Amino acid sequence: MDALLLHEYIDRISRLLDSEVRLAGSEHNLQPVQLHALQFLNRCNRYSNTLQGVTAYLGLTKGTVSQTLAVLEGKGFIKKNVDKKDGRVFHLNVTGTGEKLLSGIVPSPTASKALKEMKSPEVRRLVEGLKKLLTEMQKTNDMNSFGVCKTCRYNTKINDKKHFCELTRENLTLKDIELLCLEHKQAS
Amino acid sequence: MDALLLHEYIDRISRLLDSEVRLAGSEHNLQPVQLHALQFLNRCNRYSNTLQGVTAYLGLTKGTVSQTLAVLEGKGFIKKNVDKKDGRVFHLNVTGTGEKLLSGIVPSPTASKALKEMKSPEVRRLVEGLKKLLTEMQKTNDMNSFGVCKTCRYNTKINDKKHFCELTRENLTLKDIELLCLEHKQAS
DNA sequence: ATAATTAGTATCGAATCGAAACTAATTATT
DNA sequence: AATAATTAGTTTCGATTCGATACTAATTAT
Repeated sequence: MDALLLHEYIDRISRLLDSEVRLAGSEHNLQPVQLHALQFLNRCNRYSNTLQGVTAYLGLTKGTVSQTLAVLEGKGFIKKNVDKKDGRVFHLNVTGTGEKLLSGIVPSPTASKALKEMKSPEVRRLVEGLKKLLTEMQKTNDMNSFGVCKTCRYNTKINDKKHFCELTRENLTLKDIELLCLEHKQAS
Repeated sequence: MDALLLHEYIDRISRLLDSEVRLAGSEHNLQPVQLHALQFLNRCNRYSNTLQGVTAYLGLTKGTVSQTLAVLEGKGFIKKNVDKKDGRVFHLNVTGTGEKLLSGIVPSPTASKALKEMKSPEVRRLVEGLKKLLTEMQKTNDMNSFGVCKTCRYNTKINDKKHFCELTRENLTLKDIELLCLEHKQAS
């Protein structure tokens, strides 16, 4: 019973969010899926801002995503930069224009306004609940969790300002550990 | 900041739900949109189970929805019944086959399983929080709220078993007031 | 040196979607 | 009662997404 209601509410809310995205995108002739890709690229780290990363995040095929990204590049919202070590991979960086576009879309103005009408402990519990739900759902669904490095088992703290990723063997800044990662594995 | 996280979590969760729907639908060659329409038709009342109702719910154009419904009808998941009073309107009723299909999809098995891992007051607060958020979002967005009659300002209680809709001037049963309605206006 | 992988692109066909024109039933106006 | 205006829903068309498959090119394994 709770599950049914929950499912219904999530569906309805995401439909509202989507209609907002659809509206915002229509000004630039952008489809919702293209904006979702852009949104992800603006939130992910340097190990994940590639075609493969977007593909895993959106759950589409790479051929499809390749076209999506071509549109975003053609309109100047992202820029492709070839990887220095591996000539096959391109890093997709959001341009200034892209960031500007996103700033009006995410977080959703409608949702932000709605949250202001709610009490702050209520909001905090809601966000915590959603986080827990997402984490649990990902466990069963064996999909990439795309969490932030901060909560990843590969991440070790060196000191207050410096972290280290055991997987990539690279140092991470305080900014880095707030970004979404394709390789994220929840610390247990 | 809270709004950003919230937006991100909702997006991720609904993407997971969607991938589940996509998988379940692929067995019957059904697209996610078609399943969402079916899902709505199984939850809405007799004033809302029409093309217009589905159109408002999904936020698409009526031409598009007409095609969507044609597919569902062609596969035997819904049945069209002409309205007794108005020869232009068709009521769309979910068939037994349709209900059977839905039972495996909604509520989402993944979400249900995840909820079982959470404490029950935590779940209750999450559902309450989502409900509040949805209600608040609908206020600003002047879209149809599609709530259940139980919470509608047009609904008046006659006795423990009988309610009455001031808009349609018809009696409502206890079952009726749990269904989604196109005309729903939140009681203040 | 060759084979196997891997990142990403190109092409094609199926399907969604929106726009606009359309049919038919109902309601409003004269 | 006749006509006009609305309204519910369908049809058709073109643009676009998406998945499948085959492909190129760079990297890694044998």
